[in-house]
Amino acid sequence: MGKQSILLVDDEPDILDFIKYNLVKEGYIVHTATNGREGVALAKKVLPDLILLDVMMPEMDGVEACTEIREHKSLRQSIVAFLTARGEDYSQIAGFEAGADDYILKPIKPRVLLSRVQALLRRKKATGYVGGDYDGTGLMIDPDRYVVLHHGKELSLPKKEFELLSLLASQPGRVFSRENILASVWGTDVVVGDRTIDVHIRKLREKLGEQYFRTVKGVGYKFVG
Amino acid sequence: MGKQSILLVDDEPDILDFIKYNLVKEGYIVHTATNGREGVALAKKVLPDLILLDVMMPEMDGVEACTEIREHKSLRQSIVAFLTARGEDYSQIAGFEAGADDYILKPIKPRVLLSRVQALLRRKKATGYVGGDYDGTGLMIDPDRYVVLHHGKELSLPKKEFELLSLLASQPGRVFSRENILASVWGTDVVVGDRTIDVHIRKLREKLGEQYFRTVKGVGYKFVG
DNA sequence: TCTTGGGTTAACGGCATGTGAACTGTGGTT
DNA sequence: AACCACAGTTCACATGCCGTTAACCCAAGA
Repeated sequence: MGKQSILLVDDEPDILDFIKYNLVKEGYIVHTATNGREGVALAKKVLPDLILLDVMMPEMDGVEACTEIREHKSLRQSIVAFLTARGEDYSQIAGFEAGADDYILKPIKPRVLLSRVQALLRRKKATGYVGGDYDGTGLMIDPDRYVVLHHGKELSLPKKEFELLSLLASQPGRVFSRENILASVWGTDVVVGDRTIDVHIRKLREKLGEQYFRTVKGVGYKFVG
Repeated sequence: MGKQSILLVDDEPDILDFIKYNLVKEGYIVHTATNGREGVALAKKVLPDLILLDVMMPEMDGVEACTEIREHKSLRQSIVAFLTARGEDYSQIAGFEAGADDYILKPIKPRVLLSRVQALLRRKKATGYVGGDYDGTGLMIDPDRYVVLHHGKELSLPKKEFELLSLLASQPGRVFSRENILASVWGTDVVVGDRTIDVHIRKLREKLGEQYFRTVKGVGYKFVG
């Protein structure tokens, strides 16, 4: 699979930069927001693998944000962890009630942060993106080797195609909007033309077969298992 | 939280084994039964987090089983999902009013199964309670996949029809004025002719049946549940 | 009977998507 | 440096679905 994406939400620019620096250095794609509302909005766009939420924030705090995130169907696959200062015990409880998967204590130590993040994402990888497992579709996606097994034949796809396929196939049946796809595969900042996604979809259809990819007009694309 | 438990009820041993294998591999505790009666009995014992019920079974079918389960206070917390074959005769599933939370179409694809199971359990974990997408009419609307399950059959509707249906069905019984509908589905700025809504309603009536949509003359339309 | 509101059908046309080819940049090879 | 292969994007044009409209019908009430 491609890099995994993390959404980092904290109102203090210093902390934001510090954490982002450490995560980027490890090869994660990091999106940032400075308050809960912004964070939730961005999350809906990029569908990150992991969301790190500061608890204390202006506008909308972490717990509220988490609640909203958990109510959003498309974000059910995302893992949520709180960043919480030592001694804010109540926040842990409220946090878990809101549906968080973990919490990480401030002050942040890079080593600790990374190992926790890795652990959380490993857990997701096990069930989330792709199991390297035959699933009856004749398709096997091997994120480690960047290779797709199609009815026993090994296909190596270019990066973008592979990532697009991985995204769609991560939740068969679910429709991904063009916006979602752009944000996940291309990134929020990159701007590409309207037809780019289509062309990549077409290449995948050529290589794997029409039957896997369904167009939902006006909405997006979905992978059918 | 410890491992989550799943009760799997299906009369075909092959399918049972196949699904069990995939769930166990992901770390779930899986109990199995081969007919509805057995399933209900076992459910009362183990109080599983999630119950997967095949619809077609000897002795006691999935719908009956689901009804019994829903009547049992100790099983209120359990999520129930049907396993239903694509295109299964509608009369068999007419009893969908039994209170299921979700449905999963056969043939089962491991990855689809897992992501759905994961989503359902995550939702349970987050809220402790799952309010089904189910509204007691034989209709289930799935905005994630942009499909409607109508008595066991998957229907994919065009965008406008889907949104109109979603709106009306969101509050069964409530009358939506034409003005309401226009504002919600088309947007406040867009101006369309008088007959446009009617035409869409008609298409929905064609596809789903007259009985769901009632005209309230001079006022608007409502969805009847 | 006239009016008002909704139902029905077919046909039109726009727009989202499909498609083939050209263009650009990059990395590797000789 | 010249060349090549390939990924990624864009462009121009084709296509077909979907949304809308228009014209007409029917029913109910004034």
